[in-house]
Amino acid sequence: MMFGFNNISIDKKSRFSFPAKYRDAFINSNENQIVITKDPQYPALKVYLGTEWDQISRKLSSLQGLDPIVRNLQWTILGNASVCDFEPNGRMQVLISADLKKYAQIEDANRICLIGMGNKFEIWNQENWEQRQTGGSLATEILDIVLPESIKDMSF
Amino acid sequence: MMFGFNNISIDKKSRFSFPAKYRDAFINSNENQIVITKDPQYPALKVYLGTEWDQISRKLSSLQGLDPIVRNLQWTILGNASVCDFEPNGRMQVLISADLKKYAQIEDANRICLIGMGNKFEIWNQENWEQRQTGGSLATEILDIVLPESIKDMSF
DNA sequence: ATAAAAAAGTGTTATAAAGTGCGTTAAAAG
DNA sequence: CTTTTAACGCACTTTATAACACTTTTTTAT
Repeated sequence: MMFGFNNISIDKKSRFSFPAKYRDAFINSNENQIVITKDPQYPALKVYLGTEWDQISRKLSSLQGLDPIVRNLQWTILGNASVCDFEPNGRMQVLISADLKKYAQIEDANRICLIGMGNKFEIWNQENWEQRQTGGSLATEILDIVLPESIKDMSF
Repeated sequence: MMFGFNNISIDKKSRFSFPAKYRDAFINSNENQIVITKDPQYPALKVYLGTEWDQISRKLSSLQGLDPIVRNLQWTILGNASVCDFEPNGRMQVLISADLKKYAQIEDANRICLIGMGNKFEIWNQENWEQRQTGGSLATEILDIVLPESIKDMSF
């Protein structure tokens, strides 16, 4: 399990590297891929370990896509996922695409917030994260969507 | 599995090529055909791998065609399918017919959005995709259709 | 019906941009 | 002070795309 807040640098080529304290966790669960995608509710990114992503993506892509809400979640989560090869023993570096940077409002940032949430991470623009912490709400927040039964038992 | 958003070019002769990051997936499942057809709900195209298409098309064509919704899906998906030869080791180039380009509103575009959705791709006109992503609705959207039992467990 | 012309489709190459790998320096931790 | 980690810079590799050339098919005119 990976927890905690990290303010880390992102280089000119849009790469960041995971803090060394998570290395053992990655090695122990034999990860060789990292998947970054959009958060469906906030201007932030979700970062999944490859093994976790396999489960989530398999389940989500099998759902009935003719339902508009399901389809939207599929677009957001699956359709924006960026899969990166990953070496837990190496530099643990990962590239963020221009598109995802834009979504998380970190286009011009040289620092980002990487937050360990147990089985996944989130990436936030520093100002947005601070605003969240102090209870402010963000402009792009999506509220009150009615979820179909099929996804009520899923956690993203 | 193939995921993620790609803004790619489409040349004067209506060809596009798949991003190199998907090459391994194509090689691993031994693909030598790609099938492009209409999306039944939105002005977009579905792109299936040959092996996937075999299953979907077989199942869909075997359904009871007297149900008007099933009949419509058969017309749209089967009746517009365009099969292309495909070499995973080569340039991975594919031609889009004038008819399909028109349907997806990419007649004059020199860029398209290719979205990896796991076991398939979608092709969108850039403006339509952005509108979708920001929650806007499109004129041709089909809402609230009541699905017959036979297709409730299918995902297109 | 045949030949010429146009259009459509296929393939190759060159170049710029994007992505990757690795060594060095700087900073932090023990 | 030594060791580990993080950040930066540079060089190399891969990829994407536009331009061009060639082949095949379709259309048009004689």
